Amino acid sequence: MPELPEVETVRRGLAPAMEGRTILRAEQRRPDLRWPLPKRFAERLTGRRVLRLGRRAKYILADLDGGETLIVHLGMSGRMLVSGGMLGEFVHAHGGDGKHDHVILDMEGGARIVFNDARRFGAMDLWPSERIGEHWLLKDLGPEPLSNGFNGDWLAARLSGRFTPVKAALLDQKIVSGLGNIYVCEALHRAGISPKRMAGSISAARIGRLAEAINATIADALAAGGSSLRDYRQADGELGYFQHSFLVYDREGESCRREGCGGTVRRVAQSGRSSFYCASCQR
DNA sequence: ATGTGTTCCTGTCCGC
DNA sequence: TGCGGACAGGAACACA
Repeated sequence: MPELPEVETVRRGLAPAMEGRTILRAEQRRPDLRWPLPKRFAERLTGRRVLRLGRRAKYILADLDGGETLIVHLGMSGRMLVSGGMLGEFVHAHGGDGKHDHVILDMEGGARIVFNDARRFGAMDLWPSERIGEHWLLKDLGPEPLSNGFNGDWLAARLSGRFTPVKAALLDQKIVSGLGNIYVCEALHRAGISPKRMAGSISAARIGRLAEAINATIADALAAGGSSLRDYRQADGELGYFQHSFLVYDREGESCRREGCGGTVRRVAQSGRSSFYCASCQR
């Protein structure tokens, strides 16, 4: 489900219920998500205070006292739902189905956090905070959009010599992290670059514009609280609204939204995933 | 090393 | 309504 803007929106929704609060009770309702959960998972969470809730790419990172960090990845269908809390401080937005509620955290202050994930492509792990960058899921991640390490020069260096469609390259989390199918499609349209163009064949100037388009797309999506497809909701039950701003994603057959273009949005399959683009203004 | 296809899992939607 | 197939916001993995 979630790409960087959605994960960051979830993080912001969870922060008031989790930061500075102790996990009073943790419940693990199945042994595994995508991978087995760590040994004694619930015991290691119980009684720990959340010092800080952070994010790296599509991972939520909860630094706990005692020196461990809880790593959470939402996969395609994962959600972190908040309910309860005193004095209406937190919205009652559970919306979970019980059946796919895999991990439950009862927080000091009365909030309940439910990790719900029907498809179970999500993951959780515990890892020493001091060496968080060495975790196997995090160690090879490239810079994120809007960070100092991400710019046209970096992107040009990483795309150089690549004989793969630029669409596939931008989905590669080692090149730039946090993007997924939606925002790659959106950024490529914004930059006027076809998803089918070979990564290594794009001029440095156009790659510079692509890096700017990626940053602008992510910044706009963050400001809108991410995108709500189907019934996806933020942690507090609110809907993001960036989906109303989609230029191409999920708009097959509709007209291109670029000023004066007049083209029609097409959908093509690339490495098993849908790419949406306008053949008139994306080259 | 790099590129591509498969796989994990469940739910929903669309056409017959 | 039921049924089959396509498809879904991810990404590790096996293999060429």
